[in-house]
Amino acid sequence: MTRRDSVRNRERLVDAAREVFAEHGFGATLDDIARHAGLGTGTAYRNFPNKRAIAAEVLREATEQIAVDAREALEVEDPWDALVQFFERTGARQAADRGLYETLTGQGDDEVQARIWPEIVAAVTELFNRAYRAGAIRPDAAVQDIAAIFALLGPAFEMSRAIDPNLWRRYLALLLDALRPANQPDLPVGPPPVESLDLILRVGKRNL
Amino acid sequence: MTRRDSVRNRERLVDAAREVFAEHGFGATLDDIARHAGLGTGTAYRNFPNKRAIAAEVLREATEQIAVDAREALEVEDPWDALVQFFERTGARQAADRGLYETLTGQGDDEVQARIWPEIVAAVTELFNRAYRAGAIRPDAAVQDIAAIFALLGPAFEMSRAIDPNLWRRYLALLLDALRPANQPDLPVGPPPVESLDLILRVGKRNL
DNA sequence: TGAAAGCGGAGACAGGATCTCCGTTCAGCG
DNA sequence: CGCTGAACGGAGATCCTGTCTCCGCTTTCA
Repeated sequence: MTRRDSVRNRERLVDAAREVFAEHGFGATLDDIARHAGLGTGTAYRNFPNKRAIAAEVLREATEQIAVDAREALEVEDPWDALVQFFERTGARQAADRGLYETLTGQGDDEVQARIWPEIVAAVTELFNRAYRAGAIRPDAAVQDIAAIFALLGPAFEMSRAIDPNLWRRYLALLLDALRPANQPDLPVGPPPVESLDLILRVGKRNL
Repeated sequence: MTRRDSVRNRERLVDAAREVFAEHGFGATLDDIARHAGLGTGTAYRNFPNKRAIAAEVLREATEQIAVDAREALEVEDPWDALVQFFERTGARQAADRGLYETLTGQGDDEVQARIWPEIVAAVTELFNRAYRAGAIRPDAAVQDIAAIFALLGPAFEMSRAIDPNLWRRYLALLLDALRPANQPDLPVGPPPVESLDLILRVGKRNL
């Protein structure tokens, strides 16, 4: 039989991990998390074999929410609105959760990212294609640009954390404006090849 | 009298540092640089007291070029073209030089950044104001957005290094399109306060 | 040609993070 | 209650990584 305090402590640990990872990203140490939970390091390591394990636990639900966002967006009838809704929701999550942002951009746990990736890519492709066919997107844009836009938003999320929680919406709006059909000249360089999708989302990964 | 091999080695070291910092950023170790120069670590430390010193040497000229870009842009008569030219030139430098990019975004040597900053800010402000007064920029934009755009371009530079050296131009073009006056609705959030300029350029700085 | 300057790179040192160990505490059964 | 083993806490062992030093060996050049 498991002691009541033990299960309670496990929960506290997970809660603390959620908060600490959201605020500081994966740079945070397990000691930080234990401290934040009001517990000792030993307790943390009795409940989880290592840092990755607790991170995986916290991230599973967060990444799954992204997939949910994508599915829900697919139900919006107007193709452009659907795309915007996806950006909006997913952006909000990443702005609020640095750990999530790091995972999605490949700076976090590769395994978690690998598991959730295919589903998100499929949904986003669908989202993009619908809007593109409807003429809601400039003709010289490509799906890869959606991934790229998320990469570009990274710094905007950081700014949001430092300056104003809503600031990222300003730059999302700017980028979305740019995605719309326009009388601007064609983009000067073609989109990155589709195969480079994972590279795009891995930007910033230390790659000595 | 200094031995001939000694001065030659110093040059090799500086050249190696330039290349290594450009490619790997400041994460590179002095050992990496010495190796790349075909020399031993000891030699590196006999010529420079520490890593910062050699980095400062390499960066002085690079950062000064940015200021030159800004001054030259001010000489272009069309206000919008002037702004574009500055983005284009400075972007090219940062895309090619990761160390430079890190310095400008506050992830590198603070001192170098601090020295060059005021001049760049002044020139860019002038550049922006001219274009704004000429109506070449959407009315809800602000100078701070220029700094923000450079921050957003960071991931684009990384992509360029990983995928195609020209790729960043695509996203610069996208962002510049968005800056132009348009019939789009107003941006949903105001610009960050002017005082937060340094925060914007410090995005990504580890701030535990 | 020999002495002084320079070289090289193993390893001392420092900082920081992960994880372990064991004396102490306390939940919960009898 | 009182006992007992599961759970706790946190100091510190361990590992990793990067900076910098030290000193036996090599090279330059008067």
